[in-house]
Amino acid sequence: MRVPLHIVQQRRERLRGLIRAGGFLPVADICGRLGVSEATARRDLAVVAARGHITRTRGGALADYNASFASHGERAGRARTAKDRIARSAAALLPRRGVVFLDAGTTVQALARRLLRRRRLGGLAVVTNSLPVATMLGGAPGLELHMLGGTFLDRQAVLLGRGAVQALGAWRFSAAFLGGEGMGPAGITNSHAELASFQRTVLRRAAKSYFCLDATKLGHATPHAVVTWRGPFSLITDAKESQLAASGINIPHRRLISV
Amino acid sequence: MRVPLHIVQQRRERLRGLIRAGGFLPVADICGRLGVSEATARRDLAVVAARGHITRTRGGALADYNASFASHGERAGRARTAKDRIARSAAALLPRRGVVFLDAGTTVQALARRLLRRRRLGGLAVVTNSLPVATMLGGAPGLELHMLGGTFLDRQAVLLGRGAVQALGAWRFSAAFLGGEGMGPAGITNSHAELASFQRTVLRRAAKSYFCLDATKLGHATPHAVVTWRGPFSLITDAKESQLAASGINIPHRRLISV
DNA sequence: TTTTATATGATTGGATTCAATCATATAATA
DNA sequence: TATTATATGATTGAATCCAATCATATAAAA
Repeated sequence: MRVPLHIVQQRRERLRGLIRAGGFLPVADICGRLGVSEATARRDLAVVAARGHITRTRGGALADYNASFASHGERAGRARTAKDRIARSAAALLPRRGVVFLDAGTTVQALARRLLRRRRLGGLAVVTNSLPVATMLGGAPGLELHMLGGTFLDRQAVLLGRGAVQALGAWRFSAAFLGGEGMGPAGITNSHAELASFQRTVLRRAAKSYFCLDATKLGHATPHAVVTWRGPFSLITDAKESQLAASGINIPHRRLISV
Repeated sequence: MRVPLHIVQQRRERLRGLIRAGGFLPVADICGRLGVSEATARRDLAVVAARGHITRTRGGALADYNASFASHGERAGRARTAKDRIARSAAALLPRRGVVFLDAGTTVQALARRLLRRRRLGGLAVVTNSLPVATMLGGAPGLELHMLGGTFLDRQAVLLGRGAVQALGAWRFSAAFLGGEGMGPAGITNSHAELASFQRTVLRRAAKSYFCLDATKLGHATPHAVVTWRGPFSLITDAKESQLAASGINIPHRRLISV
C-alpha cells in the first residue's frame, strides 16, 4: 500500500537521526522503531545513505564519522585516494614529539587516522578543534589529546567561538595541519568567517603550518579568505603545478608539496 | 603454527586501537591490517569484545560508544535496562528550553540519546565535556551544542583540565545532569580528583542538579568524594530506598527520584 | 472521478558471514 | 631434549543479510 510522501520523508529524517544518535543501527532495529518491514528499512537506508552523512554496512548503518577507516581507500593495496596520499605526506612531516595542531576537514582526518598506525605515540601532544579527529585519537595509547572548547559547527564538525580562540592563547605548536574549502588566485578560502579568522590565529602560533587540500578544491571559491599565497605555510596537494598555475595560483615552488 | 603469546597479545591490543580509531572495522580489514586469516581475526575479535570496550557486529566490530542504542535494551517493547529507565526520568526533567549541562558517563549518554528523539530541540543549548555526548548531539537539528575544552581523559572519554574549569566560568545552567562512579555513606565518589572538583564547580553553576547513577554503583567506593548527601542535588537511581538505607546512604526523600 | 504512479511487504535465489571441526607447526613446559 | 598445549588456517554447513522481482493498495495526477 502506498504511503503519503510527507510521511515517508519524515520517516527518513527520523532514520537519519536514529543513526546519528546511536552511531550504529541494525536493520532489525529500524523495523521496530519505524514500524516498517525489512525491505522498506533497507530501501530507506539506501536513500539516506545516498544523501550522505551515513554509511551503509552489512546488517545496518553507521553515522559517517565513525565508519571504517580502512574502507575509505587504502584497503589491501588498492590505489590510494588523493586524500590518503596527501595524508601520507603530511604524516611524514608530522614530528614524532612535541605539540601539533590538527584542524577540521576530511583530509586532516585522514592524517589523524594515519597517525594511529604509528607504533609509538609517546611524547606527542595533539590539539584539535575537530570532533571527528578527537573521537579518532581519543584513547590512543601514549598520545596526549587536547581539545579547544567552543560552539559546535555542524558543517565542519568543528568547535568554534570565543572560547576556542581564547583557549588557543595558551598554546604554541611545532606544527599545524589545516584544511580549507577552496583555493583560487586570492588564496585559500573558507565558507565561515570565524573559522577563517581562527585558522589565521593558529598559523601565528605554529612554527610550521601545512594546508592539506586536494585538487577538487581548485577553483572552488568560497567567500572568506584564510590566507594569500604569500602566507607563511606550505601546501600539500595532489594538484599538479601546472593545474595550480592555470588557476592563477602563484605559490613559491619551495612551499609546494606535491603528492 | 603456534605464535608466541606476547605477539598475540600485542596484536589484540592493536586491534582494540584500530576499532577505537575507526569506529567500525570490518573483519576483512582486520585481516589486511593484522596479517591474519579471517578465522583468527574473528577469534581475536571475540576475545577483545569479551574484555569490553568494543561491540561485535555482523561483519566487524564497533567501538562501544557508538554501538546501537536499540540493542542496549528497549528494542520493541522489551524490558528497559536500569540505565534507560534512569535516562527516561532524567529526560522528563530536562527543560525544553534553556542551557543544560551534560556530564560524562554511560547513563548521561543514554539521556543524550533520548534527547535526540524529541521532535523540537530549538531553544535548547547543551554544554558538555563528554566526547561521546558531543558526538551524539553534534548536528542535531535546532540544538545548540557547546563543548568545554580540556585534556582528554581516556577512562571517562571526557575533557578536563584548567581549560575546562575556566570555560565553565562563562556559563549558568538551568539544569545539570551528572554521572559518578560510586555511592557510599560518604556521598557520591569518583576515581579522578580533578573530575570530582570539576563536577562540584558545575553544581555551583546550575540552578538544579541531578546525579544519574544506577544501582551497580552502590557500595562501589572510589577514592574521590564529589558531594555528600547533604549537597544541593537530586539523585535519579534505580536503587530502592531500602537498598540505599542498607548501604548507609542518607538522602532526604524529596531529593530522591526512584525509577 | 478516473487513471497513473509508486511505496510497501512477501518471496526467492545468491552472497556473505559465522561457529565448529580438524590437522599442523611451534611455543611452552617438564 | 622430549612432551604437551595451543594458536593458526582451511574447510564446511548453517545462519544471516541482501538485491531483485512481483502483486497490491493507495496516494497523486489528470
